[in-house]
Amino acid sequence: MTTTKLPPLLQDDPPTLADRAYLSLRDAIIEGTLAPGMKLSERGLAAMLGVSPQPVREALRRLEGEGMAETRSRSGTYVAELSVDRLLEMGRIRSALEGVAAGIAARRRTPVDIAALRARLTAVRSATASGDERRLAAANAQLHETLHAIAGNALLIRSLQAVNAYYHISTRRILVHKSEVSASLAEHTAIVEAVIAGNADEAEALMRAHTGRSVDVAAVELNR
Amino acid sequence: MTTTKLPPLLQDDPPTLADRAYLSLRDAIIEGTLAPGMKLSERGLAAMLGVSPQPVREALRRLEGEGMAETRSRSGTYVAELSVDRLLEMGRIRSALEGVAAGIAARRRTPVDIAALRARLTAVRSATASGDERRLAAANAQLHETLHAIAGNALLIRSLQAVNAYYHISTRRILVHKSEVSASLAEHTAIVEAVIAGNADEAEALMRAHTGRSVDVAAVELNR
DNA sequence: CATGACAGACTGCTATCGCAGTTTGGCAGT
DNA sequence: ACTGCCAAACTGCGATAGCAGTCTGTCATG
Repeated sequence: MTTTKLPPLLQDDPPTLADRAYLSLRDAIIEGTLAPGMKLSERGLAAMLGVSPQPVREALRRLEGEGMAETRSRSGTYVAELSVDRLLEMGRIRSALEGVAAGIAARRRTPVDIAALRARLTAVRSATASGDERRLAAANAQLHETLHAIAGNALLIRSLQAVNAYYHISTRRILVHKSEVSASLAEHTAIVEAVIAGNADEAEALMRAHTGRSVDVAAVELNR
Repeated sequence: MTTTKLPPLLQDDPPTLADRAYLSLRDAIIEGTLAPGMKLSERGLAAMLGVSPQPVREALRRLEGEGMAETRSRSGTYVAELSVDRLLEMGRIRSALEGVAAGIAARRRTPVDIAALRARLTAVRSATASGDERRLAAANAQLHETLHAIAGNALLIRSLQAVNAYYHISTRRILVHKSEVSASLAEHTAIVEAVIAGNADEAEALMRAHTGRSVDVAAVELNR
C-alpha cells in the first residue's frame, strides 16, 4: 500500500435539479428573457421547467443571494432592477475579486496548474489570431476560470460566478473595440507569467488593472 | 399628492426559519461547537432546532455557497476543513470587498448617511476611550455595517456577511495588540472622512489598507 | 361614475413523505 | 484474527400538501 496521497477519486456530484434551475433562470435573466421587475413564481416556473417548486425555490434563493432577485414574503419574488450604476459596481466588485483570485492562484499554483495555464493562454492566443469573437470570449473565460480553480477557494469561486453573470449582462450591452483585443492578450500573458512566477502581488495588480479597464470602458459606453 | 420619492414603506420581512437556522449553524461553526469535518445531517439538525428538515436544508445550501460546508450527494453535508492559508485568503477577500464597499459608499452617500456615519464614528471613539473590548468590537462592526448599508449593493452585502464569518473565526484565534486599537481609530476616522467627502478612490485605498493590516497581523499570529 | 369592501386566487414558507444511492456494522467463510 | 459481503439504517434530493398572509377583480353602495 502506497502512502502517497491520491487525488480525489470521487468526482463532483451530478448537477441537481436545483442547480439546473438556477442556471436556466440566471441565463434567462442575463439574456433578458426574464426582464427586471418580472414576477418569478415558484409554482409557475416549476411548471415551465417541468419540476416541482422545491428546486425552483432553491434556485431563487441563490439568485436572491447574488442580488439578481428580490423576495417579498407572501407577495412574490421578482427580477431585481439593475441600474447602470449598479452594473458598474458589479464590475468593480468583479475586478477586486479577480485580482484576489489571481494573487491566491500565484501562491498555490502547482506544476500541473502551470501547464494548464500555458495551454489556456495558447488557446487565447490562437483564438485572438482567428478573429472569431465567440471563440475568443470562450477562451478568455476559460483562462479566468482556470485561475479561479487554481485558487480553489469555494467562497471566491461562488462570488466570482455571481459577478460574472453581471459581467455578461454588461458585455451584451456594449461593443468591444478591436484595439481592446490585442491589449487584452498582452495583459493576459503578463498575468499568467506573474502567476507562474509565483509573484502574487504583481499578479493581483495586473489582474486588477486588466479587469478594471473593462469597467472604465463600460462606464463610458453605458452612460452614452 | 407629493411627488417626492418616499422612503420604503414596507419594512424587511421577518426572518424565516431558514434564516434563523442559518444564523444558528453559522454561529456554531464560528464558535467551534460544530467542528470541521463534523456531519451536518438535515434531519438531525432539524430535530435539534425543533423545525422540519426543509429550512435546515436551505441553511446548509447557503453555508455551502459561503464555503463553510461541503455536501456529497447522498452521503452527507460536513463542516468544511479550514486551513490557516484559507483563513488568510478569506482575510484578503474581505479586505478587497471592504475596500470596494467603502468606495461605493463614497459615491452614493446622502446627507442622512453622513449623519449616520458621524454617529457611528462617535460611538467608536467613545468605545475606544472606555477600553471595553467587547463594546469596541461591536461599535467597529456597526461602523462597517453602516458603510455596507450605504453602498446598498445586495451582492456585496451578502458576500461581506460571508467573509465576516471567517473574520470572526480569525479574531477568536488571535489576540489584538493594544497598539492596534488607537491606530484603528485613526484609520476609521480617515475612512469616514473620505467617504463623507465623496472621495471614492481614497476611501477604497484607506479601507483596503486598514483591513489589509488585519490580514498581516493574522498571518504572523496564526503561523506561530 | 367613483369608491369601498370582500371573496377567491395566488404567494412564499414549512411540514411530511418517498426515492435512490451511500454508509456501516455484524456475520459468514477462510 | 482477518477478509468479503450483505442487509438495515441513514443520507440528500425531490414531490406533494397545507398554512397564513397578500393581491386582485368584481360587485354593492354612495
